[in-house]
Amino acid sequence: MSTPPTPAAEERLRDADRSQNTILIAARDEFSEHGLGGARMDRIAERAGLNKRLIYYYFEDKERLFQAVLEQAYRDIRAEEQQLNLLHLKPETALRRLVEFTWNYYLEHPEFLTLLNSANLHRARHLAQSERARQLNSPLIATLAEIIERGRAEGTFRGGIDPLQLYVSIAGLSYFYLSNNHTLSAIFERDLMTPKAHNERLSHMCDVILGYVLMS
Amino acid sequence: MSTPPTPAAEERLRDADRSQNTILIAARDEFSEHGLGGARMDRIAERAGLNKRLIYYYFEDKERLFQAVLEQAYRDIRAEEQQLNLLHLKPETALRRLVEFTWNYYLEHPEFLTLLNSANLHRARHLAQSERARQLNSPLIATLAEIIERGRAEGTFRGGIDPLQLYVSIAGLSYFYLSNNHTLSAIFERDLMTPKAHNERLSHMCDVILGYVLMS
Amino acid sequence: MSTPPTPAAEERLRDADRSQNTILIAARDEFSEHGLGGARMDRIAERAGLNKRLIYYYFEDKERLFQAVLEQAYRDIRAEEQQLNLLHLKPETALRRLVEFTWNYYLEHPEFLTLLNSANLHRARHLAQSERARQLNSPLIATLAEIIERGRAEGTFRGGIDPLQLYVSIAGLSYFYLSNNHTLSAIFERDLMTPKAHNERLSHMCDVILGYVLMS
Amino acid sequence: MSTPPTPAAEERLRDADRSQNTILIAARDEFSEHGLGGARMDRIAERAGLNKRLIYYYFEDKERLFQAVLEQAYRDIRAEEQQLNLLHLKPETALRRLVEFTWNYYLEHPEFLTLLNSANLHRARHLAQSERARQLNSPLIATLAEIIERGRAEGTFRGGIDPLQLYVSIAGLSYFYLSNNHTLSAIFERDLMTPKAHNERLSHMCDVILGYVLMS
DNA sequence: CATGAATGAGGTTTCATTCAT
DNA sequence: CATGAATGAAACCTCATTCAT
Repeated sequence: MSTPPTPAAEERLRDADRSQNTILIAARDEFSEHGLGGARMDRIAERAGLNKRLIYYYFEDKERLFQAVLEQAYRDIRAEEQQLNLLHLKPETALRRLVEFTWNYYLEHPEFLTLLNSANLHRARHLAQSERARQLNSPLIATLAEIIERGRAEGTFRGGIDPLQLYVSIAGLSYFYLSNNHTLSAIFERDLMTPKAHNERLSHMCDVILGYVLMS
Repeated sequence: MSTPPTPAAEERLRDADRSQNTILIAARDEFSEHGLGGARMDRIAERAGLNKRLIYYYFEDKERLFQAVLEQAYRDIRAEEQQLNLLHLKPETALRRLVEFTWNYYLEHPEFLTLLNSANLHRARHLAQSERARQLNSPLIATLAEIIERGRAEGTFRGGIDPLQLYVSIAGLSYFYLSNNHTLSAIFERDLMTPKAHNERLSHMCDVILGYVLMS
Repeated sequence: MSTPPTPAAEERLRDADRSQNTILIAARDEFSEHGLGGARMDRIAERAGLNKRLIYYYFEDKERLFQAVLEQAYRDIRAEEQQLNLLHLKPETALRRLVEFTWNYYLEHPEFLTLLNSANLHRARHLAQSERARQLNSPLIATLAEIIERGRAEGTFRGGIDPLQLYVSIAGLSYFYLSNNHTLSAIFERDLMTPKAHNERLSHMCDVILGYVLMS
Repeated sequence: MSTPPTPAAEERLRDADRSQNTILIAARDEFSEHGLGGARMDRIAERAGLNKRLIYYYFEDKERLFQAVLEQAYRDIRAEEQQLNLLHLKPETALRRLVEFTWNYYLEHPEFLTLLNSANLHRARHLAQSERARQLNSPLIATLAEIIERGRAEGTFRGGIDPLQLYVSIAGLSYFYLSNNHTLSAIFERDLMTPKAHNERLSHMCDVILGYVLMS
């Protein structure tokens, strides 16, 4: 039987973990604010309140740090998706909730949007190099497939809906509005980020998605 | 009226224009490939086949160069939008064409997507500083409003459709798919850029938009 | 006399000795491969399979570690020289054996050559600081003096041979060939490290040395 | 007919050349004093009295700068070798002059020795990458071959002398003494760098080389 | 005896920008 | 209009070394 780790060892371990986590959060913020090219390792260290050298100690270099941040971002959203329990709801309500969830998650996690943009600017090579990439696959696709199937079975949903297309559309409706809100606001001279505007957008998106899936 | 320029002066002017344009295109490519932070003035000069100093001569600095690129990108898409002539078509067909146009433009101008992303990463400050910003406003909103109104009048479209929301949704459906195709492909292990996938997406998007606007 | 150490303490001591030795060997390899400036304490620790902190515990710092490595290198070659027993041989044979020994030692201990180069690059300050420096003096000089004297006495060797000059010449003939073999090979486009080339060099060197010392 | 370059262009060109040369000399000194690993780009810039960035502008990086320095060092010694005109002398005198020249060159160019040492520490990869490597081949080998042949023909030189071996031996006799003078001095507690010691060494080396080549 | 975590100073390199012509 | 040479600031990263246990 192994002896329990001494408090000291435990503490040390926890410190290492804590440091890594602090760095990860600081890096996430920096990358999401400035992009991969504009992010500064110095600022990340400063944000984390830790020595710059430590970042290299744990994450090797900027690229790999970005990769770690990206993986963490996916892990975070997947963790929240897990809690949705959409299959307990009737199909129409489930879709409504999914639209709502997606909207709210993007709204509350603007860094997720910019991180994704950065990842795509770099042609997702950071994901391609990630061994955990496939684990980041959303379980929502399978869930959506079942919801669609049920709606179809009960006669409320139209046939021929591709779950991936639907998923992408639901995401896209929120994503574009929020990710591009600055240019949209500048060009249309209209503030898209008021609570009222948010409610209108959410309502519109539900109408679009349900207008599509529901049998007329 | 001013006197006509001498031939020599004229030629020099044309050279100047040509150089500026060459730089603008080189910069657009560089910015769209690497983002604002990742773009390199050296590379832009190299791409343009012109001396670096000339870029500063015409565009002052990197920021203003990016601003110029952004304005040009908007001018380009607006020029193409002008040609759509949607009001000659019946409302449903007009919407279909708009979805199609948006999709094709984004598909053929991937740099437009990444430029927009960069602009938004920087909170559109380059547009805010642009005096021509309001000229970049899409005339499509007004056109869309009229299409919606006509559809409503003839009884085929539902009521209460906000043209801006619809515009954003049409754009978002294409945008997310194309802009994020690298991460989506990596995570879903599915190639989204085959001609077949493109057709499916376009068809799906039309279904979504029309499913939404058409009276059931 | 001190009381004998307890077995446990003894073992610990042996461990300590072993660790120091392991470090010394790892450091020797690292220094000889990369020079003093290019050597990395991290790599030394890794090579030794021991914690970096331990190196500092035993050797204080990089400079002193290099000094220790250098002293050890001299101690090693002196130990082998001890075994030569040149005085049992007749003068000519003794010289032949010395040339041969020098050649073989350098050939089998390439690290010795690069360590010496590093030491000289730093103007031998590591030896100057070594209290054991004078112990590193080669006993070969005295031996050589006696060999020369005997050869002179028996009438086979020429007069006026300075043992130190002869020693340096014997060393230099091997040293230059082996230490500079990479540049020589590159420039003369000829592989100097084949067994055949080695034999030819050894034979040539004996001819040179004996051609010099022997009365004609 | 091309017009002569304007003074301005000429000046600029000369400045560029001059800057490169200044850097090369500063780098040579720094590399020879500290080795490749110990050399500091900062110090090279300071020695050259030029901006550090300029070094990268002209030489790309530290490795390539070292390569350029090495090539220059070879070019320098080859240039001096050209002037020897050994074939005008009788064979014995020619060899004497070669020994003398080699000794003096090494004595007056101690940086050449340390540069060679550094090059060899790195396994001459800087030469291997040099496209001009083969041009650095010493013409002395061919000259030596002819001298040997003439000495043999006139009956003063022994047969079977390999010019490359002889060249290496002549170089090695000077090289070891000068390159390792610090460790030798430290260990033998004897100053090898007095004029008197130098004369003795030169005299000894001539005796060794001539003792070898001359028929007894 | 031994170690993983942490650091400050400094290293190489890069970058936007300017100079001089 | 156009250019090659030059620069200061700052970027990423490395290194010898120390801390805390």
